[in-house]
Amino acid sequence: MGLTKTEIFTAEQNRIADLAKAFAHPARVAILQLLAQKKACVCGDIVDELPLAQATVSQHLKELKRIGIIQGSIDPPRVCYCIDESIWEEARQLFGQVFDSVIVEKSCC
Amino acid sequence: MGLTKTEIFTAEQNRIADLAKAFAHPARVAILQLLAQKKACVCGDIVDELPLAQATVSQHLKELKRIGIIQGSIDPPRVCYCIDESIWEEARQLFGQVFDSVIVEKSCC
DNA sequence: ATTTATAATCGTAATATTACGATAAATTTT
DNA sequence: AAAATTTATCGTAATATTACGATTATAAAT
Repeated sequence: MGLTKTEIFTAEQNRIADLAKAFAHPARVAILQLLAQKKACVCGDIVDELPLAQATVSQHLKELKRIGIIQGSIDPPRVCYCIDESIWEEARQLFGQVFDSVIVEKSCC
Repeated sequence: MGLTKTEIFTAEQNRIADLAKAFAHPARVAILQLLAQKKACVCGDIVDELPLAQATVSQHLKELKRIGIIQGSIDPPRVCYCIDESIWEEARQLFGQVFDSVIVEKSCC
């Protein structure tokens, strides 16, 4: 054991968890904020903005790409990253749905 | 090395990351959905709804409590959990802010 | 006082994440 | 062709997470 039993949860629960992981590390939050505000785009510029090694930033970018929330286009020898707006909207919608799902009635505790 | 260098990020970035962790595991998403929809409240009922051991569920509940998004009140020998609506609103607001922060202009990639 | 019921905690194993230096890969520039 | 620039990947170490059985703690009920 030790790994997440993804097979016992719904596809939606797993997707929400995966999208949440994009925001579940402050470095990735910082990267997404830079991309959202178009303050950086080229990988090297992102590295310059963050006090982390180039390899570490690259690893976070890879994880964000795996989730799908960013995409990269090569402009050799540079790589330009940006937010994938369709996935961004998917995340906004899913989280919005979750946040709106609270039933307000006298709570039991 | 190996741990997150929280001290190099802003308080907001760290808070967003921490709140995102509440949703970054499908079991915790499932727990929050149960609580949000008042389908369960007592710890034992949550355990019954999920195919995970009691100890594992208790561990996830502890993490959610640490983040602050749920609170528990004892009703011996039971413990009743519910969503902390003020933290829930904090999360909604912070994520909404992040999602709305994308500047839409011709992207560079 | 003993038993029962419920939940938290302990101990532990397996796996995942975070971080970085070093190296490799790819393409321009010289 | 060689050098320079930029980014990805590899290898590795430290730490964190996930999961569960077993035990402990707590308070009610008997």
